[in-house]
Amino acid sequence: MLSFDPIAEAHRNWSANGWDSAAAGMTVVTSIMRAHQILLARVHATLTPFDITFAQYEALMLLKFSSKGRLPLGKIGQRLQVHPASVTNVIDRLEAKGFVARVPHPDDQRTTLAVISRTGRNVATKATARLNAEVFEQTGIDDTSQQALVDAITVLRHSAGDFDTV
Amino acid sequence: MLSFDPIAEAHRNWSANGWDSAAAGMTVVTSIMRAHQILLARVHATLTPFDITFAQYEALMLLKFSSKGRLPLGKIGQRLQVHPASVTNVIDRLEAKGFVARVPHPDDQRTTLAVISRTGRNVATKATARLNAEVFEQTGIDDTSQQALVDAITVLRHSAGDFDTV
DNA sequence: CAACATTAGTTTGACTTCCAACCATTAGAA
DNA sequence: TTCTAATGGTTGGAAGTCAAACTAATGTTG
Repeated sequence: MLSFDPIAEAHRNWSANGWDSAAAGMTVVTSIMRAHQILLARVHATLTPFDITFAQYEALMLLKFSSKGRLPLGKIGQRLQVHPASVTNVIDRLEAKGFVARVPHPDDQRTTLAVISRTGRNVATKATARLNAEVFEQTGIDDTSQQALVDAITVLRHSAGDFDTV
Repeated sequence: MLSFDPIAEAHRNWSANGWDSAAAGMTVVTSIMRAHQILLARVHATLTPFDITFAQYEALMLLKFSSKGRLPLGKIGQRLQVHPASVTNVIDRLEAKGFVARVPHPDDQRTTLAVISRTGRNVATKATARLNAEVFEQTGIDDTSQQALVDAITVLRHSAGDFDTV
């Protein structure tokens, strides 16, 4: 454990070099990187017993919440905002575990559908209960700050062209 | 581009399932994941001409800001909060490019020091100028929200035991 | 002093992400 | 209608992360 805040020190270094106009942004970026690492570690620790990663969990939940329990791989990539190659990878692993199956699209021979299986739904449900209890309900951030954080990131995501609406 | 906010929809799904107490936390985690992805992509786009990644840039800057321009690999891992194996990996690549050299510790034969080279310092300086101008000064988030975001994450990092001080 | 424990770094392996190249299929245009 | 462009997925390669196992060196203790 460090006896000082490394990000605060980086901020001081930036100021000391006259990069004041960039110091705040640097701190934002560094903070996000570290927050990502911390939260991903917590999520993965919780998901370990279910033998899935967060990427796999997200794909599973997306399918579970879809009306038919099936989606084209491309659509999954759009929704999860990841590269097509990543989708291939994730679905490969879910398929190997029997949580998902690949099915050809009836109309378009180019398209492959991922279908969630019964065991897949089961795992998703159980994993969600655990994640809710062990991670999502205990972020260690108070409600007001959580809302502020989400709002700030929504602006960022919008500026990155993630979605269209206001 | 999606015509709706996928994270807002996930929040609605959580509420619709009666997971209201976890909905906010789920949104926080998902937002951080996506923000990480967006910012990392911007940073990497800016660093591409310098032939370094963000992980390599961070190690380089840590060495540059150190008093002697040299640090034990273990210390680098502590400061950057990454696994020892990751440090080995990053230093390997920086060494291959001539930006860093491995030097044995004079007193402790177990310890290896990473020393930043002249070209390493040069790249770090130039890359910082670009990052400041192209990423850090243009996060797309207003100053107040940036501060709120950093504050919220500081609480998270503190709760994760990142550092000791208040 | 010898035996055990701890520390530092590396190696291997699993997993994620992305990019670039490639194949198949569908859609559009000359 | 045939030729070309766009779309959907997969593959291979580079890079990052972590965990676990391993070697080497240092510290501690009986």
